[in-house]
Amino acid sequence: MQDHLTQTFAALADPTRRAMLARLATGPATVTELAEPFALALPTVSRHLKVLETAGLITREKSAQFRPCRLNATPLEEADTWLATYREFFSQRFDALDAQLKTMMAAKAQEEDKS
Amino acid sequence: MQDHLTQTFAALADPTRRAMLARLATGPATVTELAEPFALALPTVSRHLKVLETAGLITREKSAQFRPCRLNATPLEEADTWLATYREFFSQRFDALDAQLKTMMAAKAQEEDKS
DNA sequence: ACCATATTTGCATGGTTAGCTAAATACGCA
DNA sequence: TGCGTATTTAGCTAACCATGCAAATATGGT
Repeated sequence: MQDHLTQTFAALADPTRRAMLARLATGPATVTELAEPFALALPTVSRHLKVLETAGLITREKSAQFRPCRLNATPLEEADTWLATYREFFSQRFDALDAQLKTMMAAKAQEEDKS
Repeated sequence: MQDHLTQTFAALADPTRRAMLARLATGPATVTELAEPFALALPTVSRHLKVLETAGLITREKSAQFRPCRLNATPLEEADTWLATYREFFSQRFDALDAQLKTMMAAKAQEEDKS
């Protein structure tokens, strides 16, 4: 798994990890703090965090025996950039296009009725 | 895997599938057409497409023995909505916030010098 | 009905991942 | 130095996923 984007999306493809990011959006937290809302063993949490760290979605410090995590949204920005390419396909504009197409077709049909 | 978002992100966490979406952004295509740029066996391609279809990222028709695929960006819009929560953390704005914070702290320090 | 083309399904295999428990490591404090 | 807390590593299992090959299915044309 080389690709940055691939790693990011893979990291995001897990509700637990997304929840951790949501928690970190409110500020830094230790591993134990992050584990608390979940019914997960600490090693499991630790591994989730490693996935997030490898994807660059969090950074970690060494503060005594704590290893506080902090959100790093840079990869999210990359994901956002990737998504941007597809914005033109999001339903509303697509529907608008569709509506416009129908209007055009109706107009054309009228033209043909005349001839 | 129940979660919509989870499915979407999992589907996107593969370069082949992202490339297929990119291709479909230029218009509908058959399975064989989609397979062509890749050194993959057709069954493999077919399964990638099934992942995309299950995630709702593509829709398919039955046109003779062809099963043309079409991009459906709705799940991408959902992903975009999810990402939007984190836009405020994208580096530039974060840096700005950081700078503002420092200004405020400096101001407060001056206040305290007075007293 | 038969053949060619397009696509999917079944099966076997190898790799990946989430989760657990138990043990190891790292650090602060007494 | 020894104890307690925080966190990671090791080792395991079960579930899942990707992929290849071969066979099955679907459909159009002859």
